[in-house]
Amino acid sequence: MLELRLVQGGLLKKVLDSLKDLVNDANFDCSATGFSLQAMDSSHVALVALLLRSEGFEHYRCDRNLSLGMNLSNMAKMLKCAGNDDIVTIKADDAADSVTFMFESPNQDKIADFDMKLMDIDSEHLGIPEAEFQAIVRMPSAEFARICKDLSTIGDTVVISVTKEGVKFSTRGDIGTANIVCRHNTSVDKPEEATIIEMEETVSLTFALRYMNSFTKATPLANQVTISLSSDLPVVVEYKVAEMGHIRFYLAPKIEEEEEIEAQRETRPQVETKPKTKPKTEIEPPIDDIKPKVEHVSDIKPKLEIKKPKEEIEASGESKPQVDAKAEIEVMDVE
Amino acid sequence: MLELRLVQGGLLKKVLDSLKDLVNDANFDCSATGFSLQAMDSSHVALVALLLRSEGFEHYRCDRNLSLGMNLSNMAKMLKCAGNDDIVTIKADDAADSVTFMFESPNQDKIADFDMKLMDIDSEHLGIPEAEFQAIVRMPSAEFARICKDLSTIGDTVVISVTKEGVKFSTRGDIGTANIVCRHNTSVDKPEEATIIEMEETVSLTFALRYMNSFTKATPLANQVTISLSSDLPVVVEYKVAEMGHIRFYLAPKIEEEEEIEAQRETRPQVETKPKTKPKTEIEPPIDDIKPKVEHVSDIKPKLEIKKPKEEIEASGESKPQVDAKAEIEVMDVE
DNA sequence: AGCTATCCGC
DNA sequence: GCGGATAGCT
Repeated sequence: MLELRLVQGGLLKKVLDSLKDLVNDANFDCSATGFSLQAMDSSHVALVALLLRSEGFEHYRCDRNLSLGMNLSNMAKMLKCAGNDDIVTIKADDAADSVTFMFESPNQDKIADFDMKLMDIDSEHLGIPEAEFQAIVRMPSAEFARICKDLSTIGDTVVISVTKEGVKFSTRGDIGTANIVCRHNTSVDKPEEATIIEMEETVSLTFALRYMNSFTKATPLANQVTISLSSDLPVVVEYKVAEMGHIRFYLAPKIEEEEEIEAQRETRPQVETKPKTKPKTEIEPPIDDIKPKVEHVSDIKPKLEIKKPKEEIEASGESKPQVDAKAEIEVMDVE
Repeated sequence: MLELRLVQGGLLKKVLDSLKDLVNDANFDCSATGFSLQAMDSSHVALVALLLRSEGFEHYRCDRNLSLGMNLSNMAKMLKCAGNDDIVTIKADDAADSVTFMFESPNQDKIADFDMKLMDIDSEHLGIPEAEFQAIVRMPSAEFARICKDLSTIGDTVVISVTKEGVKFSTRGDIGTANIVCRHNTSVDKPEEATIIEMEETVSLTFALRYMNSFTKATPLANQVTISLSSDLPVVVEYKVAEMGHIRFYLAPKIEEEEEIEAQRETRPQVETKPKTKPKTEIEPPIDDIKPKVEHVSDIKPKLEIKKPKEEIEASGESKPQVDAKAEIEVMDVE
């Protein structure tokens, strides 16, 4: 028996709006500690992780762990039927073949219940490796969204470079080039307008703007976004979900053009590059082709056997993405 | 060396949005007095003239006259990346093979620079003949835009008729006819809502709505639009660009349909119609076919030899389109 | 690429 | 309730 009651229905609507463009179907994993989801996007290039801790709910009851397979676009449709101020209750029994969404208007005049069939979804529940980041940028989420949108009118990829002074977003396309620099700035009146650069080491990584623009669908959730970068690791783009948890997007960097790959190999010959032949389970060759050398989330293919810890939901701190990621991966390549 | 600094970046965005649908590529001519552009639309039926006087810029430096060939749609894309309150700087060196747009956010936290390759464009820089107009209508630009849009759902052309009492916009199509009359009206509280008719002589001219609807893309630039009409001359549709200059669209009238011509001949047999045979240099027969008898801008074909004065940018008054047009044409028909 | 229809925010 | 923006269609 699962029963969660959330006072701010609008939050859940925004969460689903952030997810539904990236992921079609996914399992919501409910345990005593919270409500979470992890899924790769439909082309298996990006990964999204949602966490809503039980403490964030007005009422939270989860007798045993349940994995609710939902079509996110259908779930989003149902949640759209809730008013932004409605109290939302989610119910499922242990059979877990359907889920009920109940919406109560603030004055209790309207009570709606929506029932949705659940689906069996092959669990792609993946542990996410811990990592230290060379640089963490915190900036207004709307500004980041605007930059990604603007740059994608010029080019397909963005180079994100962090120095102590600021973060630079660059692109290049047929019509010209663009560079946008945002300076470290904590002096603004409102903390939500600050841009904060925490940097151990300068870092410069390239990403597909297409995915960045999907991630920024989460912008309505939070005033600020955190972008955590390390060479050869997926970037983590994180939005807080008010007092409850977060939504995190992971995207592997592209490696630079051929010449630069060669240069890298020369300076760091010990790097083990991924073989060009790819398993049939990989759906999206163009991106995988130019993936960096180390294992990271986008290397995890759905068919891999994963040891899935039952207590994967962490309840710990929110400040640094890397400390949150407690789940362990045990990847066995099927090839 | 060219360097212009404009405080209100939003203005330039609007200017480009007004131009880009009508003209693909054009030369921006920069001289000490200002920044201007003249171009025919891609089907050589309409003409657009932009003037931004140097006094309107926060900083204006132009060491020698430069003609910057730009793809307007690409330029518009880049300018869209500027915030409406950003300070925009445009730079080009004398080699003029590329141009840089720099955007600074009001608080200086974000600095972006966009570089765009320039193109070599055959100069179609055309002098525009002076003219006295029989009627000048000044009315709210949004109202004019609405009328053109509405009428184009009924018919393809609009007849604009001016009498002392007001201006009438009429169309006729398969589904019926429409007439919209706007009366002279200076009694409204707000001057931007006034409709002012200055008329020497009644005039009634027919235009293709397709072009009128392109012109009204400039509506966001100004609350009011000025429509200047004379028999057998192109209409001038003018929008002011706040404190800086203007954008003017020129469109030759169509002559009426065959039956109406016949009717006219009966009542006014002295009317001299243009011979049906046309010179080979005419590019766009459908419109030229039904052109009135006198020479006007849409008769100016790119191949004609045009005496192009170097000081084509006028710095004079804004109130009457005809007094601004100082450039001299010397048209030598190539036939 | 331009336009229309729908949805969302003000 | 209106205007703007976006997504999908032609």
